[in-house]
Amino acid sequence: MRAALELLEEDGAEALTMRRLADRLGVKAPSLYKHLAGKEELEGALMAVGLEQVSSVLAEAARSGEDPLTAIAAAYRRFALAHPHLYRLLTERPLLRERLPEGLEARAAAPLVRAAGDPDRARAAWAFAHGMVHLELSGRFPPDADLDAAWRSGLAALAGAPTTTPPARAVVRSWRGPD
Amino acid sequence: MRAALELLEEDGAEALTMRRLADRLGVKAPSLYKHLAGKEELEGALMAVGLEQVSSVLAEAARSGEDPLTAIAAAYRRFALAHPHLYRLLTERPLLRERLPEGLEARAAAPLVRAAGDPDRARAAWAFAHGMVHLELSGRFPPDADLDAAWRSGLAALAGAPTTTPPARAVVRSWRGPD
DNA sequence: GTCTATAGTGGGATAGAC
DNA sequence: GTCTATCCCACTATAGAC
Repeated sequence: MRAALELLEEDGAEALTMRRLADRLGVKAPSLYKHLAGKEELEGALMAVGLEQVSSVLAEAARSGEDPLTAIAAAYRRFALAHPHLYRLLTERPLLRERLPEGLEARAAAPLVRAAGDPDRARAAWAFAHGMVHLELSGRFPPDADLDAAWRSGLAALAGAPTTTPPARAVVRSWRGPD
Repeated sequence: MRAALELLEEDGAEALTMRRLADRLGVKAPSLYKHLAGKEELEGALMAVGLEQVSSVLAEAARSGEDPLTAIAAAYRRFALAHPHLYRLLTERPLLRERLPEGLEARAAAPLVRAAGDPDRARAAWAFAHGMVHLELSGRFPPDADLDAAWRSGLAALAGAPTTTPPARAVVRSWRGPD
């Protein structure tokens, strides 16, 4: 797992091949299948590792004392830019929920749900943050775009809108497979 | 190009291979290289086709009479869900701007820039919309999430926030490589 | 000159026999 | 753990038909 994570983070998704992983481990590729059912199992395990990292990063941001939504957004962006390939793995394909530790998805989402006040707004905020980092990572913004200003604009809008909802406590309790 | 687009839209990105494209054209794969420099050129051409479609869909939505931001958002989502593989091709990798017709990127972005009122808010709105459709396409929202409600929540926030900016006309004129 | 083909390189995931 | 093999991929070299 450590070797796989290094391969992914250092050289990107195309570099994460069974052959190269085997090379790094001083073993032939087919031998990996004695330990892993296949590449998908490997990727599922990496998703769990990555989501665990996101979870702890966001939880810490929420505890930071600043405005929670702003702090969470900054931490989210920082994580994505620091681990672009892992972030893509985590967001460009279906979550392999069967392979995820019980409750991890909910734990990762909890800080944002609490900060946003209701699940719909939490999803909107998540979508905004994901859209910003994903388009940035994908090189889709024009090179001269002021992304900090776009973040401020979106966060101001999301923070300013009125809440429509039940108290945060109830929302968190009913949260299921978090986003 | 028509065959390639069919392959992509019907069977997804993994199905778009030089071999299968050649098969569909009744030709051997190496022959394709007499017409195309390589797969990347093919993908670049498909991106141009897709962006042209997005552009016309958004322009029509902006002319629809409804609230422009809402109409554009609905059209954007409709396009992405109707053409998921093309949408991914268009957003998960850098825009191949060298291969794009002059001005296409700006034309595609114009309706949203006009509706949002300033480029930062336009980018925030684009990020929100992209995040929503991309997470939906990627199967990252929990199965029971109310995505319509999340869209409403995000759009209400973005529409309600105050503008910080110069008149829309000037903004459009200074728009460069649109998003 | 413009189309096609065959043959081959090097890289992938993975199955099976040892 | 290995080796061998199957089948996929992008791409190249080369040559022949029209």
